[in-house]
Amino acid sequence: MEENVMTQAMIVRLQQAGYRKTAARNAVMAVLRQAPLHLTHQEILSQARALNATLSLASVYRTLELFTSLGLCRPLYLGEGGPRFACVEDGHHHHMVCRACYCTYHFPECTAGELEVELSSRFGFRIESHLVEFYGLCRECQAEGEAGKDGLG
Amino acid sequence: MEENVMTQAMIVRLQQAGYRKTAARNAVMAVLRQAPLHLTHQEILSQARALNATLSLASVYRTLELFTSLGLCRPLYLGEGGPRFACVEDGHHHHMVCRACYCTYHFPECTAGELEVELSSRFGFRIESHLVEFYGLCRECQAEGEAGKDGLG
DNA sequence: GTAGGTGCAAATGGTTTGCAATTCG
DNA sequence: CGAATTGCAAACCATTTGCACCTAC
Repeated sequence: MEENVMTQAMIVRLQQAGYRKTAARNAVMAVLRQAPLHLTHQEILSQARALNATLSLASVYRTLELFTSLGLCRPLYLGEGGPRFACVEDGHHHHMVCRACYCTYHFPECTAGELEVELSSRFGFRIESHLVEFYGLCRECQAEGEAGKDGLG
Repeated sequence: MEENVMTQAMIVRLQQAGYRKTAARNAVMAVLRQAPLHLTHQEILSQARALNATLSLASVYRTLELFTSLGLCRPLYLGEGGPRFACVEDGHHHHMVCRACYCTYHFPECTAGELEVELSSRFGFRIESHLVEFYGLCRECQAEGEAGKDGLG
């Protein structure tokens, strides 16, 4: 636990829920927070071992489940290979996923803010984060489709 | 294949991609289209057997993978028990998921339309559907948190 | 008629779990 | 010190796959 990778808010959320701040959780959070893309359990393990050489895959599973239940991250399907995890501490994620090659583009625009307020009050839901995902075909896969291969275009 | 559960657009998409219209695919699509909630593989199998008594779980897996690759449905994490599938032929899905009890609320509002047009032209992406997901605590779980149990409130 | 699709059951491997040792508070 | 957490390895079970039979086209 050499570095201060968890924000104060994260530590408070962990500890108020009765959980401890450990080296394993620190390493997983460090990886999630710096990852430019969403990662699988195995990818998180590989990267986190740079910070915690004895980290086990079982702990990665346990930690990601805990973080998800606390609202610190979110599992998503973005193609093949099972769930991938995104850190949602900053509150929102927006991306486009190609259904053919699974490439993913991120964009900063967000139109969900006003809706969030409206829904919060209507349903009494305390909204902590959101995800906006567009789904379709990227430029390259459209071109391949038009070339005749699978006729999807 | 007694009923006409696939839209003409779905049949065209299947066949232009070189796939056949079969009883198994028909049954799975029928279940997806009429389901008020998102279902797991096993739930889809159970319901689809009413339409196709000999349907196998393996075919459900194969069919859902195919439909996903064609953009006819979408896997999501909405709590425990692995992926759940939503039919996205109608183009969009909006819901709120509670991170504690996993209850799910749907709502009709959509603010993604204008953004869709903008992103399409900027990235050359052909957007076919989208998902807007809010994530947080439902009214009941907020109350439980405030009652002191896990201090999340 | 034939390539594509299905059901079955076995194989696979991702995920979970029991437990002794370790660590946080 | 006591309870929570971890790593390991075995257990579990969801998912995939091989194959012979069937069916859409």
